[in-house]
Amino acid sequence: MAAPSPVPSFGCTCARLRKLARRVTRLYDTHLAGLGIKVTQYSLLANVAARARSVSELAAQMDMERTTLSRNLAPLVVQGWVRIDVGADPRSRVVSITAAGKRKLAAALPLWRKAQHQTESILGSAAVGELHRRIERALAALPAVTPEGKHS
Amino acid sequence: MAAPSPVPSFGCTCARLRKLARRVTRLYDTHLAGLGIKVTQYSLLANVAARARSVSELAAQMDMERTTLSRNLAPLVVQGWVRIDVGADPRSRVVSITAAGKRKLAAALPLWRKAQHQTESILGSAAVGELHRRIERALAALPAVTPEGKHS
DNA sequence: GGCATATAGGTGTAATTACACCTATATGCT
DNA sequence: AGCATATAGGTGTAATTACACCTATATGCC
Repeated sequence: MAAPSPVPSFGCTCARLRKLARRVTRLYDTHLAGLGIKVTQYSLLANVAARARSVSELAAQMDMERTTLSRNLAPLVVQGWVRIDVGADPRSRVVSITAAGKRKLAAALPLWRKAQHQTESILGSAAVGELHRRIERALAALPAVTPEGKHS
Repeated sequence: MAAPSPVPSFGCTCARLRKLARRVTRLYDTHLAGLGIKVTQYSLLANVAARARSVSELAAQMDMERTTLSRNLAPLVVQGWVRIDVGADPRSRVVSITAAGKRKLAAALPLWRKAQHQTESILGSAAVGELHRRIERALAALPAVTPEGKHS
């Protein structure tokens, strides 16, 4: 009778994913460090740049808790890269990129590209493509962020 | 001449990885919530349970900044699940699991298993296996956490 | 119009992550 | 022994993440 697996979390999908996310984030942040912007902020800025949106729409797009997004927007607003204005519905807030934000995004683009290219050169383009496909498939199947409350 | 890609970060490996990590973490945390433990803590506890180790060894094992691990250990120590003692070298600290930590880990195991099984049932075992392989390959190739300083 | 409810968003609290910089102790060279 | 340096670890600060709970406004029903 084989002993039960002693340390089950080593087979944990979540732990593996988080481990890789930590490592990859450090790689991207190293490239962007000179500009004083992190990859998380770059990502958010790029999403805002694509189209001005309400906080909730943006949160759904990024698959982030609305309150998390709220917190993450704060430093971008402080830096003057993003504006938050009252929307047509006065309860809503529209998030949009500023001129300074566009400049920052343009400046960061080549550095992001270097990070992305380095990733692809280390892992191989085919492996990165396959990883992306696996991630997309998982995102399509897994339950997204709950809009409000867990289920009741 | 095709216009340049308007929103490059949508092809960002880092952003995709983080997005999936957020979603998967929420799924695992939902299962573990009743026990007052998060998947990150479960993971760390399982790693400590496997073998008592110094802070630096544990950080390398988990591919985490040493200071991050230090912070992450704090709530486990407060809960009494983990102890930190001075090592043979008085500069070092040995992290070990307590009896209460072992009990907590045992109690959390079936909940973790449910989360893992749900993940596999949603994505398919084959897809999860393939995802794990991709992640392992990426971890093997990408530069690990810098032990101290960036390069100089 | 007036109230119940639903919707949009923020705050309090806490954990996770990491860089810059600090202390303390060991180790090596002379 | 004495000092330079390397190693082990923590603190300050700040961003990322999310749950519980709060306010404010719109919407629907009477």
